[in-house]
Amino acid sequence: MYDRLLQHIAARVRLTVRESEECTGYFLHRSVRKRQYLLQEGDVCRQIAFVGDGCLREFTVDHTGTEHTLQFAIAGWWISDLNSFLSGRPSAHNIVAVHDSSVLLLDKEGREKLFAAVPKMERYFRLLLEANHVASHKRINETLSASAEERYLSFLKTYPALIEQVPQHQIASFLGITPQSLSRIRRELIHRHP
Amino acid sequence: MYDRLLQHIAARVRLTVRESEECTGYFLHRSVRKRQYLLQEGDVCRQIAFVGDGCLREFTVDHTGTEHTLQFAIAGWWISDLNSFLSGRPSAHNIVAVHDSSVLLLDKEGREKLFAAVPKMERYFRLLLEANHVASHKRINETLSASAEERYLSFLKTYPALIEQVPQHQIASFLGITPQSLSRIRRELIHRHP
DNA sequence: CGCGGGTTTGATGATGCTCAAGCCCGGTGG
DNA sequence: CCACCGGGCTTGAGCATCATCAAACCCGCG
Repeated sequence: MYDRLLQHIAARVRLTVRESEECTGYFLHRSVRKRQYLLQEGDVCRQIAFVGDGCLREFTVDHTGTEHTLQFAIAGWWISDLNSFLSGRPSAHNIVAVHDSSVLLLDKEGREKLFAAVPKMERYFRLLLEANHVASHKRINETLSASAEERYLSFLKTYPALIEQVPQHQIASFLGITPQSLSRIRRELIHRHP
Repeated sequence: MYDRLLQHIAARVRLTVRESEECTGYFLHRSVRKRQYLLQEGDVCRQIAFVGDGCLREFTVDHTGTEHTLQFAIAGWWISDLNSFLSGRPSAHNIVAVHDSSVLLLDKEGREKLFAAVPKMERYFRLLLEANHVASHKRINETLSASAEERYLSFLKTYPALIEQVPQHQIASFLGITPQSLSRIRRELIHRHP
């Protein structure tokens, strides 16, 4: 269970065996069944989650009741509402399991202790956040410059693992279009391509 | 010149006087005249920039020649194309001075040396990136869920300092709309409000 | 079976874009 | 001092894209 996390860390910083063992103690394992919430709007996000297995989704609900997907997270990804986690204020986001999943949770106190005990983990998180920043900028740039069809094609290329794991209407809500529009885009693509 | 940087750092991590002095050595001061480029599409982004004074803008140009603004940076902000900086590959972004500006530049090697010499700076950058992640998610959520008018109002609230510093068509390119649409939105707002 | 969620399809409409022209204003040169 | 120029902002008319509303379809599951 912790293997995937240690592997993920090892790909970014070099820990000794002792440090690796130290690390895992700060994490709490938890299983999340399909449709179960890890975070509900209105609650404070107390932990950040490393996905060991399965698939989670972070989304908001607007005043009309429509969902908007901020992020998917499959095995080897992190997910949380960092805004609420850092500020301690109630979250406006939801995090829910798309499939049965298992996650490793790290709370604020645990993370600070972890940084103190294994300073290299500070670097690990910095590297994570840098990669995240790059991905966010890419996504923002695409929403500014690309059509819905182009964004869908880019999604297919960037997250091939997701297309089979999440229902189409959730992909639509990630792309910022309605399920109907995505359906039509796909029809059009199939019609034009073999 | 370095005061603002040290102030910015001090607000996030506690450095000794010795550490503060150590820090500044890794930065290179540079003035950038209005319309001058700090980074041009096709070049590799060799440094990240802390804005001491003035205002810079990061944007891409799509295949039709239209500009899309990813970010503005005024005094006390950082700006760079992190993707190119980290990967060493040519950038697809441009960074240009909106007004005469002065920046402090930090290159990759300097940053690594800085982390080695002053480990707390690793934490400083992690904290920066966390705040950045929160802001990016907020922006993504808004493009998914809010109308052009709502995004404009949110922009006014979030970046009041910018509205007087940057021309309107650049704000439009940040919001993901045409200058014409922004003009109409403003007219509508003025018409409805005193 | 029949129910229910997800996807598809069609008809219609709103939002924001394109193209085109006019306006405002500050800067420049005669 | 003023005429002219150019960039940015505004306005208008027509259009494209995507949303909305509504209904049909598909398929797994109780």
